[in-house]
Amino acid sequence: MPNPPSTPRTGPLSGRKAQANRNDEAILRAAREVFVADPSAPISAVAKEAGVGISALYRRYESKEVLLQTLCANGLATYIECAETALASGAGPWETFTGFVRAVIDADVHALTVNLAGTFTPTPAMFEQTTHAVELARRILDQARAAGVVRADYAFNDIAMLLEQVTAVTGASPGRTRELRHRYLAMHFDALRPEAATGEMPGPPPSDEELGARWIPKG
Amino acid sequence: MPNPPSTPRTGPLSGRKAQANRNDEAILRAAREVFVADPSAPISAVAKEAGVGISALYRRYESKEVLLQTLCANGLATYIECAETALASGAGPWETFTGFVRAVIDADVHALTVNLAGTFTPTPAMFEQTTHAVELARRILDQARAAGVVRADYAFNDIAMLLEQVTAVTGASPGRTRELRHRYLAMHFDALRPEAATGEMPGPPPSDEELGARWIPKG
DNA sequence: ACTGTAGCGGAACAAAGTATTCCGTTCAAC
DNA sequence: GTTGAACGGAATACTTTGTTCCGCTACAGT
Repeated sequence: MPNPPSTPRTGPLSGRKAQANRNDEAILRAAREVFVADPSAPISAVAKEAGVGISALYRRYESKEVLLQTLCANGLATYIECAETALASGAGPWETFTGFVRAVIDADVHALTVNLAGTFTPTPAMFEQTTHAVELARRILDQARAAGVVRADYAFNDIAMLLEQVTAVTGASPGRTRELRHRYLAMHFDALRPEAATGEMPGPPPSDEELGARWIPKG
Repeated sequence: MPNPPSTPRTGPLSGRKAQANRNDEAILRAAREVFVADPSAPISAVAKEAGVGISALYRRYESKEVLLQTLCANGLATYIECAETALASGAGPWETFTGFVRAVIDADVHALTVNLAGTFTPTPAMFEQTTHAVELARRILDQARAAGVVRADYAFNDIAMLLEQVTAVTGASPGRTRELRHRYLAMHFDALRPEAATGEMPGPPPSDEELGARWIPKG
């Protein structure tokens, strides 16, 4: 039976278990950072970035693939969170839409999901998550389009390509990357307004199949 | 001395030398295609795509690095060609600018230069090429801005990021990729017009140093 | 017809990178 | 003092890949 008086300083900083908890977070944070920068990075890079040994990683994740799946699932959850937050914000259709997209970009969710997909086999749970995420995002765009604040020829699947394009922008530091992305996000938003259209957008938008192909390994 | 009558069918299809010439082109074409799709692709992939053996590659290029340098130099030359063609077209400032950018995108020049840079050590000749290319492109943008057809807060270095963004768009086939890129190029162009601006673009544009950093190996 | 040889295909080789396992060590808890 | 969870990092086994090498083919020149 544990002796409470004997562990008074067992606060947030003491004990092996505390370090383990800290490592839990450090590893996930490091993995996110490393794999966002390079989806095919070696697992040793994650360990170095986290400041731990390799065995600390393997104690928590059975294999590299499981770690990637976890990261991807977290990314999808973040995406859904961004959408729900935006929908619940009570802002107008335009602000809801732009707020959602901005949040997704800031969270680097695209690199965490689509870019990581193809490096591991997706789980059924992730399929459901994706379905839910798509549903929410579609609602956000539909409501903006219904309000007439987004040009009519902008398709839902164009959003994925917008995210892909802005995610391709990177700076020397995470902070600079964020700043640059906001700069170009502003331009994309300008182009999205109905008044900005100088004509119909050429060519058909990406189909569901085209976007889904990214989830197939080795693609 | 060669006997002309004895080689009447030595047209485009006969002889070992003809095949060698065909291979010259096939290898360059294959290398372009393969490395544009994956800048870190193995050299054997190029051989397979070209339908030749590996030794056919090494007969022409001392090493992988030399091949990449050649490809990159070709890309820069194409870029310059696009700029000169646009400037000489006699079209208005807006059409000159959009025509230039569209040509650069269609030629996949960005993937051929910036994305390949960092995988080999640049040559001095490439530095001069870059200087010239920058000069031409700057003239094209300046003349559009002077004519008031491009928003004033759009910086020259923003062009590099526009190319980077649009190049990030890919489809299942080269043709589809091109089609999709034209779709999003149209949006970027819409956002570039002065009337599209809803406010000043946030954050500073990329500096020369930020863009130059891409040419440093291992970056 | 004969032969030297440029050009070639692809196996062989060596070097590098990397996921995973293993072993000895540390340290808080009892 | 003993124990065992947690750990660091070397060792292992394997894959990938740039480059070389060897034998073969087919044309050029005689």
